[in-house]
Amino acid sequence: MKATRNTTAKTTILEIIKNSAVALSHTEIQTLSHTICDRVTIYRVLDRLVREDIIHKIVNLDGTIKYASCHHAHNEIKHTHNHIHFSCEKCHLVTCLEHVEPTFDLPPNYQVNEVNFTLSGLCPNCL
Amino acid sequence: MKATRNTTAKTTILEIIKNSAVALSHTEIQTLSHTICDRVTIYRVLDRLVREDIIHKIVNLDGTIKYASCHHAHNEIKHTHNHIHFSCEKCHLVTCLEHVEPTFDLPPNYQVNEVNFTLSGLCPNCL
DNA sequence: ATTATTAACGCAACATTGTTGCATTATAAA
DNA sequence: TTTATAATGCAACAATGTTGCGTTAATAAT
Ligand SMILES: [Mn+2]
Ligand SMILES: [Mn+2]
Ligand SMILES: [Zn+2]
Ligand SMILES: [Zn+2]
Repeated sequence: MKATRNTTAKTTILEIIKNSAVALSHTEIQTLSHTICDRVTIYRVLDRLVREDIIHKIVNLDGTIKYASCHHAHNEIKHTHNHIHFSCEKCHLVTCLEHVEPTFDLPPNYQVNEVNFTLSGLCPNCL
Repeated sequence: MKATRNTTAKTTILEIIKNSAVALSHTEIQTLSHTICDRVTIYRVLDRLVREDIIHKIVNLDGTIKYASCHHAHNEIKHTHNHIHFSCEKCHLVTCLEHVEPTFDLPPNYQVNEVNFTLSGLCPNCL
């Protein structure tokens, strides 16, 4: 069994992510947290939160990784993040489009465990 | 007007990418090229090839970036790479599924310039 | 074939991002 | 309160990507 602990680092970082309307990178979280803990701790807390399915990871088109909180029901057995993420080229904000779930026909004999859909362009605010 | 030159670095790197059945990272290309040129040159050649729409960039789920050649008609006006990429968790090969193009309904007022669809799991060889 | 232009390169130095080991701290259970 | 160990801080390291600048070489002009 797991025995994950509620530390101040974890709660503060989670609060920052939850209060943000957009997905945040490790560095952005570090800036927003005003050195509440070490840089390494942020990495480890983020890993933990992802493993616990409290937040999810988004890979941007430039390879940078962002984190956003999970806004869906947590009682689902199979918990997937198959929605689209939009990365604005002007304001650089990454947003979860949670209701946009793409459909596609995969060839046989592929087992999908994880997905990442990212679009980039101009968001409504910058268009 | 552009005046891009055909250097040995560019042709060798392009050959490596074209001869590969799977997408390759910068480091993989460096290894395969047997130090034909500097590490920095590979970065610059890859940028150039992407800008010229000869290869395309794939962002993997772990944030690593891979490159694959463009296998479609080059006379299209608007040249997009909206196919799915599959990243195998066991053999770590990244493959272009060029005929799998997802469909989705975006909310209004989004202008899409670039897309990246990546799945990870087990490929037919590893299943 | 020779010369001129400048894209492309090599090298060094640097920045950013993420990882690992280990001693110390603090959370939660006993 | 005591105890077990998850979590942290720190330092050191590795990987990846970027920038500046003097030099080289591809291409066009002569
Ligand atoms: Mn979720
Ligand atoms: Mn293409
Ligand atoms: Zn925007
Ligand atoms: Zn495989």
